[in-house]
Amino acid sequence: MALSDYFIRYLERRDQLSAAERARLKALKTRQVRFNGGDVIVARDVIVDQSCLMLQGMSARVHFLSRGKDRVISALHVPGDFVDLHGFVLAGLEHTILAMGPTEVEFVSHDQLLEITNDWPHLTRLLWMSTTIDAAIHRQWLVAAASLRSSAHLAHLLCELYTRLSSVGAARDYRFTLPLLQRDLANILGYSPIHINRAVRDLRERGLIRWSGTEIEILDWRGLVALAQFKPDYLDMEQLSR
Amino acid sequence: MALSDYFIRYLERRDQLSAAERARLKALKTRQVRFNGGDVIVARDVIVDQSCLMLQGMSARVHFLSRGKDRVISALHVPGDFVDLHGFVLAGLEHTILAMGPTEVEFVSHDQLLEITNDWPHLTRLLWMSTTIDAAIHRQWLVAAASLRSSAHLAHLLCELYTRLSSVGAARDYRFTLPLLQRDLANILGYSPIHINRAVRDLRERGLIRWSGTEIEILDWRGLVALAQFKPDYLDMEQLSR
DNA sequence: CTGCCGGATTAACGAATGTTATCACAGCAC
DNA sequence: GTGCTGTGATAACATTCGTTAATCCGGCAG
Repeated sequence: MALSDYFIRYLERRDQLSAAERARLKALKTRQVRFNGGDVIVARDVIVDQSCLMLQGMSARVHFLSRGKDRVISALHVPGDFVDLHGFVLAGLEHTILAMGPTEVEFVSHDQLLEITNDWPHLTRLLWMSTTIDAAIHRQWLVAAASLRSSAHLAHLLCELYTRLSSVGAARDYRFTLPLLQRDLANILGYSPIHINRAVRDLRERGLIRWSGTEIEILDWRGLVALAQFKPDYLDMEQLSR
Repeated sequence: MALSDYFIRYLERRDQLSAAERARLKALKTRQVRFNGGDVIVARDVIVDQSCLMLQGMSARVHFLSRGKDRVISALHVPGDFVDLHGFVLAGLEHTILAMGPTEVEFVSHDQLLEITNDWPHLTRLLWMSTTIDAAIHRQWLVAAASLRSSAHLAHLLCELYTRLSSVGAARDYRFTLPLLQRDLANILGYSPIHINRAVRDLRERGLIRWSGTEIEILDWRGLVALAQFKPDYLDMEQLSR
């Protein structure tokens, strides 16, 4: 898979691209970089001059808290996501982007994004759209956090991740790799690691999942969806013109 | 205060506008509408052809849950906010927008936004930026939900709202109007209404706030900020060129 | 004025979650 | 192999939060 093909597919699932637009995206000059788990992909509070697209693996937006070594993860990114595109219009990030497990990303300079936003209004609206889908995911996480108990909350995250991963071909047959520790899940869902362990056990005992190490198999998709009250419409997979 | 002046000020706090850009924004044809508390300003799942700017009052993004009358609020909006601008690029909303108390908004047609995005790239980036600030607020709510206990969590919301309200001149002297019931706060923070009441009592007993009806006075701003670990940088008030 | 209604407040109790501690187990350095 | 380290699993107990119920108060219809 070369260049930003993943991202082009991401856009084409949601709107039509003209041949010229597709060619313009493919003409982007990018710099591909590999990272290991725990590496900083983009540091916070630095004025950035590039944004990164996920090619392989998983990354997270991490907020470090003042005291102690506590941290909170506000977003996870999978292949095809334009992880810090919002840094282009905000001119900086208020969080750090960390590699979760081995990852590959490609960086696009803001100079080139500036050109696209100057000359390609429809493409610009699609780039903009991709950041608003991220925001819709943030909102759904807020809804899940406010309305679900631990097991259901964890189930919701698994449903979302499987949906996102399988839509880019990074998962199938209800199996996927989740390169996260239970401590990371605690930082995402806002529970203690011990309580995450209880939630995992609960999902296992309900016969909904099999989970060993970083490999997860969903044994009962409908049951998991029902428990999580998962409705994937917020991921906005519809084809619409914008 | 006429038209989108609030929003122009919102943008000008973050970047410079040319005279032509300012004129273009002022030339927008809008439709001003008043709502009463509880009114639906924008319904979910409808293909919308306009977006709304807050002029007065407060509105909320509300997610209705399937069973029961439960609902979750994922965002609050104050004067100057372009509440559902993301509906322009998403071609629809996955939530409802409700008036919290008496409000006044003005609607801008998507036709006009389409013209701006076709002809005014810098303005387009600023409109885009305003939606990414909303997303940054979502993230901060996620961080607060994951890391703060009830009183501190409520304190964080109060700090954010006072900061946002005072920055548009809708609050001063550490006093502001919060047109929300304790039940609404429960829907925002993800607690039961009774527990919200406990949190309010706790903040009162600590001498941090005075709160009667919809009127709030912050007695100890620094104490409230410390309890909430509030750092307003995510509201992105810096002047930068984009 | 009287009565009704919804929201705020409080108490008592139960459920969910955090904390501390311990153990098992796998990976890895030596 | 041996020991060290980090993660997962589990238990016991403490704290936070939800639920139910009761009371108080203000607004408002009559």
